[in-house]
Formats: sequence, structure tokens, C-alpha cells
Amino acid sequence: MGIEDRKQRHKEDLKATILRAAKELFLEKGFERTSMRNIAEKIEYSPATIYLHYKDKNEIFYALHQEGFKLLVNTFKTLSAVSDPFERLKAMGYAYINFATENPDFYQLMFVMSEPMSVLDLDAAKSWDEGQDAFLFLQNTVMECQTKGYFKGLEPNGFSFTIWCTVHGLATLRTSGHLEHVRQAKTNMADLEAVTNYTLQTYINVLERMK
Amino acid sequence: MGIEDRKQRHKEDLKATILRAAKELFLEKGFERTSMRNIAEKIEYSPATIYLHYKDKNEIFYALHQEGFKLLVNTFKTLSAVSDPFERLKAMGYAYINFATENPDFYQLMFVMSEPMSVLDLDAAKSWDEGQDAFLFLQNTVMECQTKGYFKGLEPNGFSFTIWCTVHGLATLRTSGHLEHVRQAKTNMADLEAVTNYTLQTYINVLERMK
DNA sequence: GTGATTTACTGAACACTGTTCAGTAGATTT
DNA sequence: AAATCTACTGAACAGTGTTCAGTAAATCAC
Repeated sequence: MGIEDRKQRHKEDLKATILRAAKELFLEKGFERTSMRNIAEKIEYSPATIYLHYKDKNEIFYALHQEGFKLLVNTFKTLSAVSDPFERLKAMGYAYINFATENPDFYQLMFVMSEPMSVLDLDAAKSWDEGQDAFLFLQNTVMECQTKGYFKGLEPNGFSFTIWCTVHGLATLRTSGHLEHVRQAKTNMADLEAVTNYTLQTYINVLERMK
Repeated sequence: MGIEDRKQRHKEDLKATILRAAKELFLEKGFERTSMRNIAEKIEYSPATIYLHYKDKNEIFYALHQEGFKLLVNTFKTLSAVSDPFERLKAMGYAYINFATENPDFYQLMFVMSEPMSVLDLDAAKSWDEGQDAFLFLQNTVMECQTKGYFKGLEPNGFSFTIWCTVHGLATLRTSGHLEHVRQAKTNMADLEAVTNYTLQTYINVLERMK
């Protein structure tokens, strides 16, 4: 059935084209300012056509949310090259904040907005695998650190989670603009980058003490 | 000019009525589902009237954002009664998370959404005093802890900030619903409350070690 | 008391939003 | 050639924040 195949291919092409257009618009203008009609206009189809491939806007959000996780996990994977686990942990912290800073819209989609996750909520079979994959990367590194004498006696799952909370907290304060208002209050810091790095460095100092 | 006074009073009354109605609707249905028309209907005025008292929706957001901070700072003030600074620090952590859990919409308004802050952005004279007040509470407690031998050698401002990042991270993961998805992955925890408390307790254990 | 002015307020509109659905043009099958 | 199926769309629905000309009533000046 070559004809069926060609049709199937075209269908998948269009679905991918929609996603690409959505992504470009989101990264360009942020999703607050990206509408279904904008996406439709970009791909030169009617808005209704999008709904033949995606149930609603949240399903597009979810698809991009997954793309974001691929990006993040890939970054983490390159850090496997760092053999010393504590050095790797530090590198992961910087990589995480870097990711959030350079892809604030992706970060929002992945860790802040609840809309993309609503796709999962209804389907109990699905779970948040992307999130767990990324978290296991952290947890494994923490456990390796423990074999080298760090974080003695701490339950790795819970402790890893507190680490995630800290960097996530910093990332959200930064991407939401609240960090900028904090910076304006303590005028000694020159720019956002400086405040971010200083905070992360301070936290690493704290972790370093836990040997 | 008694007439002027009466008019002024009525004007301020109406402004307060708008805010009260907005607050009730926000807490009732969340602000995603609260529109200017909803607020207008509740106070039995036309939508356009609201704009005579508030520049736009963000200005209402900002007013509620400030109310939220009064609430939080008041909670913190009652904790001044705890004399031991480390015990106070612990209590503040629980109070903070508790506040976020019981007032998720206020928390969103205060620490997650950037819209309310946009009122400040334009007016350079204004700064984020509310946020700074709350933060100073934390920083002072941390500094008191240092006199008792905790957190030796750590620069208090930066270190306090990492503490805020951690509890803020936990609070946002919880209110955004991401914590629930994490909980579903590690099935051993019964409910959200348990995960939250366990995480906070683990973090307190970490801090306790820093003596 | 009467006319002019100011104040408080509103109806209707503008330009959007996500989403649905009847209807159509064209390809494919019978 | 007629019937079916597929891919797609125009137009509508029910909303959103916001603006502005216009109105009714209160106040002021004479």
C-alpha cells in the first residue's frame, strides 16, 4: 500500500511541521504571545487543521515539554565524562541553571506550568518518565558521592530531592524575574549572572562541607 | 469640604470593594478563571468602572501580592517568640511551606508570576520592599544562628538566599503539581503532605550538620 | 431657580483567545 | 460514472482585557 504509506508520511510530516512552527514561535515570542492562529498562519493552514493532529494546545505543550527533557538529559549525559562524582555534581548544577537561563520557555514548560502535565493526569497509565530519568541522573551521582565519603548517613533519594529543590528554586526565581528585583535591592551585584553564580557557588560550598 | 470628603471616602470604599471581590474570586476559582467581567458582575458595576480605580489587571494582582506579603510577614512575626534561632529557622521553614500550601494562589502571585511585578518595572522609584522585608527576617535568623556556632564562615546574605531557594523550590514544585507526579513515581509515599514534610525534614537535617 | 460644569459611570465596540463543526473540494474506490 | 472517503476550512461560539464616546446625576456659579 504505497499510497497509504505516502499519506501516512505526509500526516506525520504535517504533525512535525506544526510542532516545529509552535516551537519557533514559542522561543521567538514566548507562549503567552503565541496563539493557535499564529501557528496556523506560520504553516499556512487553517487553525482547525491543527486540531486534527493535536487534541488541544496542552498536547502541543506536552510534546515540547518532552523535547525539552531530551535536551536536558543529553546535556547531563555529556557530563558522564566527568569521573569524579562531586565534580560531576557541581557541573550538573551549573548545567541545570545554564539550561534554565538559556531556554527559559522550555524550563517553564518542563518544571513550572501545570498545563502540559494535565495530559498525563487524565491518562493514569502514563507517568512523568522524563522527569524521573533526569532525577535518576542526579540521584546516581549523589550516591557515587556517598561512596567517596560525602553526605554520610543521608538517605540519597530525599537528599537528592533537596538539591533539586535548591537549583530549581534558583532557576525559577531567575526566569520569573524575581531575582532581578532581589538584585536591585542589594546593589553590590552587577548583573543577574553574577547573583546566580554567587548563589550556586555558595550552595556548592555548603555541599562541600558535608564530607 | 464635607462633600469632597464623602466622595473621597466613597471612592476608596469602591476601590477596596473591587479588591475584596477580586480576592474572593481568585481564592474561589483561581485567577486563571477570574476575569474583569467576573469581578464587575460581583460588585454590580460595569467592567469599565474597575479601570477608573485600577490601571489594569496587573495592578489588582500587585495589590493582592502586597496583601499576601502582609499575611506572610505576620506569620513570621509570631515566630519571633521562638528564642532559639535554629528552632526559629526550622519553624520558619515549616511556616513558609504551610503558607504556600494553604494559599497557593497568593504564593503564585507573590513569587511565581511576573505580572504583578511589572507594575514595579516601569516605576524605577518603587522597589520590591515586601520581598526584602520577608527576606531580612530570614537573614537575621541565620545570623543569630551563626552566633550560636552554626554555618560558620558562610557569608550570611548568600547563604540565606540558598535557604530561600530550597524552600521556594519545594513550594513551587508542590503548588504547580509537579511534586504529585514525583510522588506517583516513588510509590512508597502516601500523600503530598508526607513527601513535603519528609523533604523539609531532610533539608533541616542537612542544616543541623552545619554546626 | 436656572443654566453650566464637573463627576461617576456605562454600553458597545475592538482585537484578540481556544475550540468546534457543518460543509466542501479533491482523491480514491467501487 | 457514481459513491465513498479523506483532508481541510470558514464561520461561528463563548469568552478575554481594554478603551472611549456618551449619559445621567450631582454640584457649582450666577
